[in-house]
Amino acid sequence: MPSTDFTRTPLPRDFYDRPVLEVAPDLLGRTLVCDLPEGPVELRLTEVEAYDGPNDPGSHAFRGRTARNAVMFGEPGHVYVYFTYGMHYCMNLVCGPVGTASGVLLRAGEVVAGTDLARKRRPTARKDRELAQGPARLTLAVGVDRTLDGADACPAEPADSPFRVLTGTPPLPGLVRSGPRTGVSGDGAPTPWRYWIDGDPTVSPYRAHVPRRRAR
DNA sequence: AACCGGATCGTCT
DNA sequence: GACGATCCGGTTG
Repeated sequence: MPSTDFTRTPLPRDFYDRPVLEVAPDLLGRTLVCDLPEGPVELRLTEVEAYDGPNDPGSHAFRGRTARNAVMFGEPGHVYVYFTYGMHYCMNLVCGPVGTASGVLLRAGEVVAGTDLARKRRPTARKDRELAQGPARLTLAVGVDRTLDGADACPAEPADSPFRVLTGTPPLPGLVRSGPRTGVSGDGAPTPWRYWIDGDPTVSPYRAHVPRRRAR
């Protein structure tokens, strides 16, 4: 009996047109599709991080609009890709109304389709769970670079963009964890801007910000 | 499992 | 001219 597979429904642009602290945890468990000429790779998102535009000292948009971060100031539902450490790309999904300049950094995911292609792009990964375990590993696995900066993740037609994010299977609310970001010397409240799925093996263990229990 | 240093360059001061 | 929204390999415990 043929029925619509709800989990494969693309998230509409409205999904991203909300405060970034709402969107970020809501992206967990969703399916990122990156359908490049080399082949499709799909990721179940397991770890994300919110960046709150000009109000956020850790955000690339903190000091206003530049050539690099222009996409963050634009329409929600587009992809912001930046290059860092001289060798890595990281990708965000732009959130909030035009001008808000907030975004969600995609930090980790589980490869659920296109595993062979992802392995080819990540030859040093020893286990499948390491393929997209980390923001730069994630972009490698799905084949994203700066040429895709600004691409639409809510295209009217699939042919208009390699990206879309499908409804997927969000985790039970009790499995969503949050904690402070690393690398941001923040004043202000210790807002838990990093979100991950508790216990998921694709989440970077040393960044989990869970008090380490001594082995016993 | 935890810690350390090297790699490498676009972007903004 | 300095510094990253990082990863990797080697070393130590």
